[in-house]
Amino acid sequence: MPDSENDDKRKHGPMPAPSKTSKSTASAGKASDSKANRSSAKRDRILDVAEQLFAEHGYDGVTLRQIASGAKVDVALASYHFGKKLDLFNAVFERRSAYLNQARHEALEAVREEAGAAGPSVEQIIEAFLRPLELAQETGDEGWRHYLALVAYINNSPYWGRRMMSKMFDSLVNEFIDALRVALPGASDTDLYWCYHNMSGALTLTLADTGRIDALSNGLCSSSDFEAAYDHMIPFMAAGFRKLCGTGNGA
Amino acid sequence: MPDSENDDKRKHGPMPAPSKTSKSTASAGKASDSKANRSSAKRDRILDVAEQLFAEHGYDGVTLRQIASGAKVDVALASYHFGKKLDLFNAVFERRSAYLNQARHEALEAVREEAGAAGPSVEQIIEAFLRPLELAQETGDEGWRHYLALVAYINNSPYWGRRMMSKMFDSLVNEFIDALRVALPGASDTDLYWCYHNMSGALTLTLADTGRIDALSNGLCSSSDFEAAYDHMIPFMAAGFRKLCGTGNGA
DNA sequence: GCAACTTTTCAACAGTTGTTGAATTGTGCC
DNA sequence: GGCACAATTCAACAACTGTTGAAAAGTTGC
Repeated sequence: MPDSENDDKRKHGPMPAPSKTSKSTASAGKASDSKANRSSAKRDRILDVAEQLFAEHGYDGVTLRQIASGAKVDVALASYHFGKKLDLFNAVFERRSAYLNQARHEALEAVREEAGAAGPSVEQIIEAFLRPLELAQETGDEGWRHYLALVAYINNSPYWGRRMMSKMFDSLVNEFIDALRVALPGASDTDLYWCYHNMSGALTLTLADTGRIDALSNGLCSSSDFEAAYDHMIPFMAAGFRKLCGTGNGA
Repeated sequence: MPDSENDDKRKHGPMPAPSKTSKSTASAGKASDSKANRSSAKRDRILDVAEQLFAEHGYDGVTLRQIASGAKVDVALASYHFGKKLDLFNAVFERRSAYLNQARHEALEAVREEAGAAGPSVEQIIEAFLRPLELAQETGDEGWRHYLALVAYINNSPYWGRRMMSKMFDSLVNEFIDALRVALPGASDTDLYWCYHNMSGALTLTLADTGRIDALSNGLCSSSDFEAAYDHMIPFMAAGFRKLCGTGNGA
């Protein structure tokens, strides 16, 4: 819970790398571009460990020394690379967001193309919203699960939620809501946003991966089985949208 | 993020008051029973302030000095009344849980009686699950909103979620799932639990009251308007349950 | 009024926190 | 090999953390 405003006097390290210009059109590639990138093995390890610990214990529940220890690195190195603790937190949050937004955007474009003039169904839109989140098993990078749990922590936090989520995800979310508005003609915006709120909540709890559903169901359901979660979430949410926003088309 | 086990050597203060025996039948009254109760004005103020701050910033985001300062009380007083910081956290979490469980249980019994032999509909069951949470405006006690935000924080936390929620709410949640199983004949338990998971997630994000839906909808929806949230949540969730768990009866 | 008691404050502790300046190591270049 | 520079460690700082023992203030019963 930091209370100071951000000051711009940068003095020591290389710092977050001046706003990486990645608003290009197509390839937000994930393979690091070898040499030109501002990176090092230890720097990445700090990000990885911070990602995991922040996701599990929150911003204030993690110390820089725990992160440094987990990354097998001196404490000062985190400050050298990222500046303040809050800057490290932001760096972790922003590291994967562009790639994720790109993946979801492309998934929506894909179902748009597939559906043709009729436009995609509610199910197709929701599927495009959720399935890209399975990129943990796709890419084999287990860090994605930690990142998504961190997004869940932030989204559910009264302190971080509004400011951080809006800045990072509002643009993409509005893309999906626009698509849903078309798929559900006659729906009021109020209903549409409340429906999205419901879906976002269910998704958030899924990504948090707390293990509660495991205990509650006596092992019938596993909170870490995202595929099963989405299999159940897609028809569930589609039915909810249709109930509140008229019948809509398709399926 | 405390890492020590609980030790039973109680030495100084009066401590959490020996397990208040309130498993009686009917009246879990909220009016404090004047003299016999282990309470004082300052002790209650500590609980109130801790409730609000823990809900907003999480366990590690709040210091005992912030709580004491907010309650206009010396730091040591929190330790005197509650022992360790973690004991205070638990005391805050447990303070209102019995009353809430009772209110929800009675709401479920009420719709059971109202529905008669046919049994309550999915909508009625979900309504009985949600509406009692509006007791903030009913009782006029604004602390309820903070408490519910704290429950949301805990439920969404990988660290606290499983252990604390299960101990406090599993019994009641299973009552509702049992009722839903009856209202949705033929439903598999797996589907039933995943549906509950979806509803729980949407509810959790609602209770967290982060203000994100306000920003996203440009003010069309207000995250602090629980009544509107439940109005939209009840038909939404009922439709989702029916979609995944067969058609069911009623409405 | 004084004695037993609970409640509250005061003062201090040992340990931990984020941060930083200086020193050391590593790396590529000519 | 030496030079510039980035990466990393070392050592230390002032501030803050939860906790506690002792003292003070408040309350109750007689």
